[in-house]
Amino acid sequence: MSHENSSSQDAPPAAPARHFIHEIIAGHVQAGRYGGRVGTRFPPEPNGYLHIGHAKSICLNFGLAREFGGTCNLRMDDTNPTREDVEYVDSIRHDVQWLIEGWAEDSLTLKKVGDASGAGVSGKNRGGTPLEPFYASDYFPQIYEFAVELIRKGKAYVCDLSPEDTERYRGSPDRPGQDSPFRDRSAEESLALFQRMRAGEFPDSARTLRARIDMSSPNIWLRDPVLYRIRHTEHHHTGKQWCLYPMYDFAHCLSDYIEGVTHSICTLEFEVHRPLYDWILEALRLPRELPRQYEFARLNLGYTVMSKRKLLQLVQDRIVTGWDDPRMPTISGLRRRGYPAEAIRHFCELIGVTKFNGLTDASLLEFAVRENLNKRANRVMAVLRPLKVVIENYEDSRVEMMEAVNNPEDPSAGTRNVPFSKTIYIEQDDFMETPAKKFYRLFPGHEVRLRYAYILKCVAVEKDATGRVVELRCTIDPDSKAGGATAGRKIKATIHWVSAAHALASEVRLYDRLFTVEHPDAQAGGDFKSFLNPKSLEVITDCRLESSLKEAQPGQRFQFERLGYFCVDSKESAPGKPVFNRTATLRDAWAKERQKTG
RNA sequence: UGCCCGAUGGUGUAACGGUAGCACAGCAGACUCUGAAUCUGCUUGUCAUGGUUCAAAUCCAUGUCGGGCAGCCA
Repeated sequence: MSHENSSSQDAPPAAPARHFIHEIIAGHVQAGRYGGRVGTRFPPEPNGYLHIGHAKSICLNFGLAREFGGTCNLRMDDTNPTREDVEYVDSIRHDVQWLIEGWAEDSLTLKKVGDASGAGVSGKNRGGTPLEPFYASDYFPQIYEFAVELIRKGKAYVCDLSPEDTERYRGSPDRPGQDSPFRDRSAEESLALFQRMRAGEFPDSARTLRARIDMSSPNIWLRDPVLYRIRHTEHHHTGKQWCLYPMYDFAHCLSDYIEGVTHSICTLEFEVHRPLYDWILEALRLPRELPRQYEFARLNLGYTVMSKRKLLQLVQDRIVTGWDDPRMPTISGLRRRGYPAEAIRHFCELIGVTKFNGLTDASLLEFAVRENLNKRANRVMAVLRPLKVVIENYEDSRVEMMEAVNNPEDPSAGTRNVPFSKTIYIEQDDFMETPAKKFYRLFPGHEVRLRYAYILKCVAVEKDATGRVVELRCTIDPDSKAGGATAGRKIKATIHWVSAAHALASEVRLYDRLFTVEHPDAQAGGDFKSFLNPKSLEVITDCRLESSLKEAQPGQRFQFERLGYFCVDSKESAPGKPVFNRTATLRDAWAKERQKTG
């Protein structure tokens, strides 16, 4: 964001994390495996938006490529046309680009539009040629030829079993499967049938191509897994060219090989697929050194859900406003919420990479964003829930400009002038008619400091018919502003304020965690949606903001002093009428104190 | 009752046979024109039982607990 300080640019570069995959790769590089080259890939299926769990994988794959001077291919893993869409490929491209911008762009490898060879163009060599992500579907012709090769070698056969029978013959984890009656089909016959499958002669699911491995293997994925299935469905990238689509297991290892990937990093649930990954590549007797698969634990974050299925449900059921709702753990949601890419990357660094399936504390993400924004976000005064204050000993028409520091963490951010006048707004929370224990803000007869202005004393309280406090009558110590005779007086509390006449009325959205329980998908017998937090969004429409905020641009981030970090909503703000999203609250010792004392 | 993987404070992670450390969270204090930030201090841990070894979080065995695998999904 160009409006923010540059101080974040000189933050010390985080040392690359050491973890088991890092060690494996470092070992390979040292031993000269793959000619010392490192090639990774990030292979999302374009059937949903990317989330913070994908960010972990992106940071891992791009981080490794970056550190070892290698490449990381962005590849659409699009082998199932029935659930994929270009809307998703566009969002994925954008999110990946945004996340790695200024960090690992040089490692990002794309390809020339229309090129299906698997050859990439990495960031360093990017010219004017239009580029696009890799697509597994670009390799359908090659993958088809590999399948033919497997049939010729007697390692695959066409099977006529129905989906139901295929399942039946597969057996179960503790019971071996049975050979398909078509298992002994000759290579010639399988070849002919496979060609007819491709020609569209058979309806969906009528036949499959299967690997001939071992129906009694303890590993279910080795029980003659399906390699190809018939789907008379148009594909978002290849159109109507195919009615035959490869399965993940067949397409993935081959795509890796075609692209020259060396280290194929995926999540734990694919661990049992690794023998199949290796089997396919080895069965083909390929000339080049083979890629290998390594698995790590996916991210689980407290108070949210991470599966694309569940996130999609939240979108479809209108529980959130879309994939980019600021409450969503999606990259686009976090971005709209105000999370800088750098903060997300730092979070991914903090959580580490292991094979342990844990649940990461939501407070770690909050820590990452606070730490980042504390250094880069300009301070500003904003009153979310206004309480009118009239200063009795201040002239009616007088307006003073008070000099305020933009960012105490960054002197280069400079200062600004904030107008002060007789009638101001303060935060309702900063006043208590009868002060609670340890409350040292404003109450009748008591003094607080107005940030960058005078010491203020409450002399009277005005209420409406219902007894609600609607206005405070106060006086100031006229010598107490900066440089004044009594400026040095020690006052326990400093509160923020906004001049009523100059204030910008604005809408602010307060976001809280989406769920009320830390692990919504692990609740016994519970539908995760029954644990939604009804207070995950609070819209406040009559906030009074410092006038300088009138020019705030979409995406710009601020610290509202004493309240938290806020970001101008990029969708619903209008020129001169910014809408703010709360990214995170500030730590709040008083809130804790209040909770303790009840 | 099959196969694969895992287990270190509340949470996440380090220690690669030789002093269990870091971060977050929590607690207490200092400082403060943000009850923020910053600084200081503190609490809390090797799943269990055996074995190998001068020495085990680390190696071995058994058990316990947790996760994954039976899509023509990825």
